[in-house]
Amino acid sequence: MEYSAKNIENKWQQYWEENESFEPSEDFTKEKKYILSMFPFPSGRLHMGHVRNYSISDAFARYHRQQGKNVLHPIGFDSFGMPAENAAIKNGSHPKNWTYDNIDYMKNEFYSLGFSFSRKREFATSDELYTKFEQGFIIDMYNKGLLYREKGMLNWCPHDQTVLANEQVVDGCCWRCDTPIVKKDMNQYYFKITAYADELLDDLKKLEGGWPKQVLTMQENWIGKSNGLAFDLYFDNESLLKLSHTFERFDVFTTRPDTVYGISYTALAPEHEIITYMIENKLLDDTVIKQIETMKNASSIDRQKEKSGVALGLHVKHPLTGELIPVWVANFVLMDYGSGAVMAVPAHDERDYDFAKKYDLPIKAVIKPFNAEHDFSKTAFTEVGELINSDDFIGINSQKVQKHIIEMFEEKGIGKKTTNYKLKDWGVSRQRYWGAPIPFIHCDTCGLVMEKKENLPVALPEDVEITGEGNPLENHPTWKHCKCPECGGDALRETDTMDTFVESSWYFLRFCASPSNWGKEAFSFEQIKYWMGVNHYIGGIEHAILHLLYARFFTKVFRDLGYIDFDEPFERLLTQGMVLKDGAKMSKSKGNTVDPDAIIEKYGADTARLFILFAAPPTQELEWNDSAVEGAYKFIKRFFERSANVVPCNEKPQINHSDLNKEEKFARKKVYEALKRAEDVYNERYTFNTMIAGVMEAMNALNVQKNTNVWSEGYWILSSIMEPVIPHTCYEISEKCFHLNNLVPQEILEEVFVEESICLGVSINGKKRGEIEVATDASKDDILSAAKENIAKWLDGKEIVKEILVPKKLVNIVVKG
RNA sequence: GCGGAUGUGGUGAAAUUGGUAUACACGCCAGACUUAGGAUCUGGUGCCGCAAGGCGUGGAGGUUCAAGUCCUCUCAUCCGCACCA
Repeated sequence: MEYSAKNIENKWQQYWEENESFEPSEDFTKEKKYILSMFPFPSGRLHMGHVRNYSISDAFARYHRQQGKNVLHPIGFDSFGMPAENAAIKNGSHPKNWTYDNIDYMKNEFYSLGFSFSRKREFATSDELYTKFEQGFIIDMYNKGLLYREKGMLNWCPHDQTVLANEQVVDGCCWRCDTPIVKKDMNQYYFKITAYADELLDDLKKLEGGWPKQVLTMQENWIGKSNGLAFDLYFDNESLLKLSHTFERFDVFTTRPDTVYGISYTALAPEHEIITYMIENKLLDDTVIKQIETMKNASSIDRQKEKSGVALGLHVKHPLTGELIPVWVANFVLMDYGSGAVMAVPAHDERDYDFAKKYDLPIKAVIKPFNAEHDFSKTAFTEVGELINSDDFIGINSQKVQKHIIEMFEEKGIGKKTTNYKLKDWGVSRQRYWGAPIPFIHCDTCGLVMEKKENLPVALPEDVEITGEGNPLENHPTWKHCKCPECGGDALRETDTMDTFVESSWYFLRFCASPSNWGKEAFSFEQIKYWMGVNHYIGGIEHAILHLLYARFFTKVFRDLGYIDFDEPFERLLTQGMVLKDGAKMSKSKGNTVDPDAIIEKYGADTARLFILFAAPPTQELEWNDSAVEGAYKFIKRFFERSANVVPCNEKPQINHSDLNKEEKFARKKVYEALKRAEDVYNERYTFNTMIAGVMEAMNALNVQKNTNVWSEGYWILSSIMEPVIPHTCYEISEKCFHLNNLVPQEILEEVFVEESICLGVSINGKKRGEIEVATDASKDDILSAAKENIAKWLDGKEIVKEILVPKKLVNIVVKG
């Protein structure tokens, strides 16, 4: 039997397609498994990261299908987004054509890898039907107050000519093109994700055990909840006069109420409204205004380089002591956290300390180390200590005093306990063509109105010019002109489109919908109830925050809108490691990519899949290795060719274990060990590499014996447990040898693990010195005396203190002298 | 700085509860078959040492009859967040 990957793979891919082998059943009484891998952006062709992603999910899907579960393993395309437009600018293709051509190509690649996706449920998020339902949800969210429009300072990417969400700004640069972002003041739509901040944080606990710790921590940090005290600082009379009483106070937030007695200056963000007022009313010198403008215009990277600031000539009164405190503007104060103003306690905060040193501001110590002194002329003291210079609180532990100080502020009515979050509302509008239009209309008479649901989708016009300049929808001659749904007068459509993360926030729900109903509804409550949550979600760690947080948010929103009845979408999350070559992530720019098509062409899909699952556990980085790929190929070839030793049969052969010789017994044991390991791997551990190693061991053991029944039984089992990994080869073997009857749950026969004798290690003081073979039922005394005899020369002249027998493992003799 | 991980042969990696460290594979070495081998098969392969033996899971301690595994400290690498008040 000669192994020909190409023939075998073509044959079975055709068979699966003709038989619709991977369509889930609509019988909702069956036990289900929803196996999902993160859907791809149709960039052109698959890369090895995709192959790894889908090889993992496919292994799960195929395993559970063998186990008789009703398996949903869908695939789609996250097909809106900038690259389609960039390609249009570069080579004049229409974004739609570019996208759908790529989808067609990539679909073929998927099926040439033998992935068992449900073909009937494929969709692309740029399909008008998908847009239609999404726009419906957007309207629902607006009506619920979860979407709003507001002017604000936004992250603007000058290269991509669009707004970015905070989450899409990486190191002050655009996450896609690395261009430094600038701030721009404009109208934008926001999802009120902050309304769910606490729930998004608290529910992370429900995911413990199912999600990687790292991802949970990243989300926790991103939400960034911190508790503290907020209070107002009031200007003194002189300052009030200067400001013409337009402002009489501003508020600040601190997580260190224990340090309030140490305030020696306060600082406002350059964007703070008081500053804006002062600039507009020429209350500052030109040189100062210039300095503030420089701070505001600096990129966020430059702004982090060095602290700078300038005094405003204003003073506030300390809330407790009434002391006058100077007000500064400082570049390190961020407008979008807290209230854009801070109380500065240089003695106990490094940042405040640096600033105070630079501008020679007073440093007032209010905490000292327990039983020690601290030199405040050199550094800040930021640890826990005892209070000094703090009225009634002197001598108290600085950590324990915090709640008392908060209580005091509340009793006096001058401040209150407050919680702050780093999480910001999610800005979703984009000034781009290739996205889902926001279904709103601007009417001079009625204001911002929703499109009527029966008019959805608001579809994109096809006749656009994509030049890279401005917003193509805005520039389109007719598209934006429409009638107001309320008053019927002339109105303008919103020309912003939605962030593509909106589509990926609910696609996993759409997959639950029966294709026969696709046109009527996004999904039904019953379908969702049956299929959700996702049992295994597999994808890259790069989505740890963005996509996974947004999808959790949408789930909670949909729950509150009554569409679904659960809190969390993904029960188990498996974040696969990156695929590396020569120690670096595969990337076009580094020129170290390996093309999946080339590997399929040379060795076949099964080889690619086997290598990828064998070379490392799924969560670890995977180093590409050409000769190991070759090794995977050789294993498959041997596995296939040695199936010639099997006598074809319709059921697993019955074997009388006691009739077998030593090699035959050993081979059976190895086969069943591999089976045991496979069950564990598919259900608990997901370390496919160890399962495959077990199968290889079993193969090696089978190969040193000649019993055809043992061969047949071995192949019956091994080709079943390997089918999720190398499906084509295993289907071929299964058909030739077992008429496709063996791809079913396998029973573990405990009899093969029963042995007459076992090997025990013998050690002295924990150091291995020998090995004995004893009867399984040997008495403790027999074993100990055999052990002592075995290592007699080591015991010579020593006194035995203790003898330890660990059943089925080892004997340890403890000696003295 | 804060948070999360990882560290085992020449390489990718095993070791499920503390119980014979290095399974499986790649590579390398030797042999067989061969006109040939980058094919196939067989055997060997942690390090030092002729050997006896010694050493060995980043390093240093500790707990234990017994530690890759548990505890303390430490070093290195990777990832995420970061002037968050």
